[in-house]
Amino acid sequence: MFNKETEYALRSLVYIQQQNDRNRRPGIMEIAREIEAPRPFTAKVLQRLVRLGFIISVKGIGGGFYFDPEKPELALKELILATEGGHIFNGCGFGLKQCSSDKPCPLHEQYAPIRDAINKLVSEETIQSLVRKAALGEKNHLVEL
Amino acid sequence: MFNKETEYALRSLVYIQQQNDRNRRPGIMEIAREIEAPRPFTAKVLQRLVRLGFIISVKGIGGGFYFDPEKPELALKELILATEGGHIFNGCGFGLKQCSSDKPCPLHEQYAPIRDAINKLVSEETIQSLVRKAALGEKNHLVEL
DNA sequence: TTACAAAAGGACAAAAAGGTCCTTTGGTTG
DNA sequence: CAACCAAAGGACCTTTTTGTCCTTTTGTAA
Repeated sequence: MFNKETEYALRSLVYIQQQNDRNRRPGIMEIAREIEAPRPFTAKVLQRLVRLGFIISVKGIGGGFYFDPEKPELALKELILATEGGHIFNGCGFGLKQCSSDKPCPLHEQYAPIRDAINKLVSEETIQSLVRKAALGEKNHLVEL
Repeated sequence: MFNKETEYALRSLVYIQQQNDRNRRPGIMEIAREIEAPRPFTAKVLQRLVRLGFIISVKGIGGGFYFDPEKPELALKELILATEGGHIFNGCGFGLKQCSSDKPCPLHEQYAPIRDAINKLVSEETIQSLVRKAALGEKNHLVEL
């Protein structure tokens, strides 16, 4: 569904938030290992997330990545828009010619509720809400990222 | 949502069926022009669709592509499975680690109905049903592929 | 039955995605 | 303030996707 960059970004951010909650600021090595992604590529992805202002990085001994606790929670939609644009949220999703409510493609009516559901999901869920859900599930040995 | 091959395949097949309904068998040049796709690449995509048995090709003068009228309608899901595999239909769609009802990822519950809706849509809709919808819409100058 | 139109096929090319490596920069801490 | 650790950054490589071009094959119809 998403490209690798978005996928690694999602997993990295969830892991960072989880560690922040334990008063830790994980570094690239640790993050890449835990989310099972290639280290150098993870570094590049994290770099972009810092430039986008989603997380803060600290260099030097004991450095690492963390969320600004002052900021509001990060909706999945914000992240996805930044890493792969809005193509998932607009258009008919079937690659047919430009499709809108004026000029619907043959699948427009049936696809609209699906697109709306995706939009609702990624707008309501945040990195932090995922962390809370994962924490709940962990107690029952059920949920894993 | 889909890769270019799937997209061109979808559009080509709809166009071919539309022309078949008018007792015509369009060739590569015509198809590529009408669906606004690069000719050589369209040729390659059509070649694959023939090998997959979705359509029949005729060489020589007056040649072109057509659906076997004896065959049942072609569900979008069959096409998509052939051109890009089942990754859209399985998995949690969020690129998180292996996710199933045993070991759900934090988004599993919310995403499941979306995945099911997509599955239902592409299982029920066929190339031919899209053609019928497009024909209906055309009368009202509304639908365009 | 042969000429030719049109698809098939294979080799190649460009662009984008995904990934690696090495050097530079800049905080942190002793 | 000096040393060092870890992130930043840039150059480069690989693979996949997308796209092109040219030759071969084959079916059709005059």
